[in-house]
This record gives sequence, C-alpha cells and structure tokens, in this order.
Amino acid sequence: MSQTVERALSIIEFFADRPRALGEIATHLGVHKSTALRLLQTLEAGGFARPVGGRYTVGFRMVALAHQAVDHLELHPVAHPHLVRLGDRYGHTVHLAQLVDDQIVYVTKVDGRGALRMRSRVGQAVNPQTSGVGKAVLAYLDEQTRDRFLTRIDYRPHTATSITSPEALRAELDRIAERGWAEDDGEFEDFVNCVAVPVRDARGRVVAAVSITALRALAPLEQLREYLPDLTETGTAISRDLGWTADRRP
Amino acid sequence: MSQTVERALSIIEFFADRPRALGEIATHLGVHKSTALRLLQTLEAGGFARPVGGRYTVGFRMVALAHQAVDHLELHPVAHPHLVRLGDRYGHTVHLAQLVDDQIVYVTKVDGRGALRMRSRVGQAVNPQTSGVGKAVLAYLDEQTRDRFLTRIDYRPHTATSITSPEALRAELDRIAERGWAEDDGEFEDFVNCVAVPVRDARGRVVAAVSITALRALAPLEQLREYLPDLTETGTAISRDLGWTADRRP
DNA sequence: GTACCATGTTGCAACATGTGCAACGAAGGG
DNA sequence: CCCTTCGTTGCACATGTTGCAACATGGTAC
Repeated sequence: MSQTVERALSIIEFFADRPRALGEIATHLGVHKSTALRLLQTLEAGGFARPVGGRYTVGFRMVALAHQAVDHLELHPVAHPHLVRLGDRYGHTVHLAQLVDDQIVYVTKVDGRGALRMRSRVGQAVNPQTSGVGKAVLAYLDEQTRDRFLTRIDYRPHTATSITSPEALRAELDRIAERGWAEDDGEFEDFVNCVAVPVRDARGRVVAAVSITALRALAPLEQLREYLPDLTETGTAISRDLGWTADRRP
Repeated sequence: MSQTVERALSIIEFFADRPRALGEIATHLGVHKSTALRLLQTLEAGGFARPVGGRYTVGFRMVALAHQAVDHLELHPVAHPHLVRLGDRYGHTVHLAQLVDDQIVYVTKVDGRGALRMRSRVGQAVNPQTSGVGKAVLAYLDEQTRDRFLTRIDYRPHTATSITSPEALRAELDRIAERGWAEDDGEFEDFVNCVAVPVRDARGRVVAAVSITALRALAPLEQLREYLPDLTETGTAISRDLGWTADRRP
C-alpha cells in the first residue's frame, strides 16, 4: 500500500467536500505544506484537482472519467430511457440501484419536477434496510448473500418507522418477495416515501431495483402504490432488455 | 510532482476506458507487476478502484465524489430543472456547458428520448469552434479571453461545414453576438446539429450556454430554430436565477 | 494425470523518491 | 511601512517505493 497515493486520495476526499486552501490540506493530512503542494500539483496536472480562487476542488478530468465509468456499467444505458419515461410521466424522483459486490449502489437518478432535490447521489451506497431499492434487492438474494448483508447492517433507527432488528427485516423481506414490490414508509427520512420493484439479469437473478420516490406531503404511499402496475412493467421491461425471459425464473 | 501519484492517476485513466488486468496495467505503466499491484490496492482501499472478474475498474467512491463536485458547481443545481423542462417538451438532448478557467465544460446533460445517445459527457471539455455552446460562450467573452481561445484552437476540420480559420470564426462570433444565439450546422459530426443561447451570471458576464441538440434526420436546423423563443427564455430564466437582471448588461 | 504456462501475491534488500526544513517572495491588514 | 500569513523553491536526509526472485494458484494441452 502506497502512503503517497493514500495521501493523494485523502486530499481528493477533503476538497470534494468544499474547496480547500493549501494550508488547510497540509494540516488535515498532518504533513508539511511543501509535501501537500507537490501532491496537489500532481493531481492538478492529471486533471483530478483544479484551483479556484486560491483553493482547490475536484478537477474535470476526474468528473469525466467517473461519468464514463457509469456509462460503462451495463445496466445504466439499458435502464436510463425507461427511468426517464417514468420521471416524465409522474414528475417524481426515479432511482436505479444496482447490486455490486457487497453493496447496493445508486447507478441512475432522474430528478423529480419539484423544487427540492433528494440527497441521494449516483455512486453512493444505499442503506439496505431503510430504502425501497435496498429491500427490493435484498428480498431476492440467495440465503448466503442476504445473511451477509443482514449481519453487516447498522440497525440504529433513523425514524420512527425504521426497521431495527434482523428478525423484523427478514419478515419484511419475505413479504416483499411474495408480493413482488417493496416500499419505504419514511424509514430513512420521515417525510420521504417510495415504492420499488426488482430488476433481473439474463440469468434471472435480481441485480438491481427501480423506485419512485416522493415527499409524503406531495405523494403519500397510497398514491405511489397506484403507480405500481407501471413501475412493475418498467422493471420487467428493463429485465427483458438485459436478456431476461420470464420462463428462466430461477 | 509525485511519480507515485502520477502512476496512480495514469492507472485510473487506463482502467476507466475498460476494465484491465494487473498484468496489462503493469506493462502499460512500464513497471513491475508488484508495483502496479500495490498502487491498485491503495486505490481499491480508497474506493477509487474496484475489482470485477479479475480486472479493475473505476470504484464507486470516486464516482460519488465526482457527482458531489458537479452538484457543488453553482450553476448545476440552478439550471437543472430548466433543462429538464426543455428536454421534456422537445424530447431532444439538452446541454449546459460552463466556462471554467480556460475551458468550456459540459456541466449538465439531459438525454433525448431517441434510441441514440450523444457521445458528450459531463466533465468533458467542448470544442469551442464546432459546438453551439462553445460559440455561444465565445461570442460574448472579453477580447483578451476570446483571443486566448482563438489562438489555442486546433482548426483542423471535422466535417465539410467546420470553421477552419480564426478569421471565419471571429466573423461568425460577431454574427452570434448580434443576434443572440448560436448554431452548429453539423460542424463536428455532420449528422448532428444544434442551437444554443448564452447564460449570464449576476454581474452580467456570459458564463455558460444552453443548447438543444438533435440528429439532423430527426430535427433539422430549421426545426430547431423554431425552439429559439423558448430556448432564449430558458437561458434568461437561468440567468435570472443566478442573480442577473436585464439592466445590468455590461 | 501431469507438465506447463500465465496470472496474481509476498518478503526483502537497494536506492530512488518523497519528505521536512529553512529561506524567500508576494499579498494583505493594521 | 512593518508585520503577518500564505504559497513556492532548493537541498540533504531517510523513508517509502521499487524490482527481483520465489511462491501460489488456476487454466490448458498433451
């Protein structure tokens, strides 16, 4: 493991939050200003840092590479048009989260038409137990993988409706697997709710989930549930585009 | 400048293109496998790399940081809803490109409803002379900045309609400044055309441009020009949201 | 079944590379 | 005009990075 690279990455983490001056960065790392400067110069030369008013931020080369990476995820280009259609029709925020190794990560996001934007971000890992997409994926995982998730989860409640024990979560997941869709009843932020359905790959395994999210004040769960036929159809359409055919259900 | 960090960034560039195996990466850098491995392990630990089937790709932490950075650009959150509205209404691809230092960079992109997607990418620098957004920004720059752009440009033609000399470009920019909008008549790829208008900040300076882009076969320039009243209104609306008022024209 | 090749991984010694220091220049405030 | 603060440069030292050789693993051919 390379100390120098570790420091460089740590710098990026630091100024991604907000632009930072050289001095700040040096003290943050606990190194001499000259050391920080040389790392920054290297990052800047590579387009990973960019000076702005005497401070440094994330450079555009890094942004472009990250977007390129998302485009390369097989799911993103396939699913995107479907999500846009959903967003168009209902005006609420639409998410696609994908199972990647031991995480469930937002891969696409279509903002709703309202003035507020959800805090979620593409590339961010979701809380499996407090989000619709998380539960929609968990519900269909094989025993072993699901258990690995269940034991790693931090069950501290975010809101009054949060699921706070593996047992409760397991029961909820069974219910979800049976009826074919999941919901988030303000379990992460009490003023936000959503409905979600799974997405399958060519081998019939659930690899992702699509959700429609809205402020409770704008569209309560009862209303979101009315979108389920369309949402389910969208989930199936994406699955089909990925090569799935109904008869190959595992 | 740090050689180690340089190598690490070079690795990211390399596997962002497509997933790469350790051996490939080592020979690409011209270093020993063990060296490449340690750099990769560091990148992986920091979430900047991610193993996938014996190869490495861009990690999700890096993606999340890049998205965070774009959200922090003042323009992006302000302009995004306006662009979505345009995309909704016409179904064509909408771009927002911002002037950042000595580059014009795509900051937001709303994909059209067609099956094809434009190759452009958020974070990518645009060709100033062959794109609508590029020319719409150039047209309003102060002499000095504009000239710096004009001399740095590579005037090799991309298509039959490309502008191939500083003189021709300068004339075109004057025309644009006069009428208030720019167009790209297949100057980068002959089957793509677009119209673009400038966006001003609170001080009245042009800092960005919005464009509607479409395949010529789908919507030729004559049709795109019909969107100009709406597009102009959108540009003005974004400018107003940035604090601009018509009387502060410089 | 075995031999072979390609691939990724670890321990170690050598030295190239990154490090902190001190000194300098520039910019801004009292 | 002095003083402080911040970024930048040159240099000597030693720390962290490097390549090597040996090992481990998995796949392929015979």
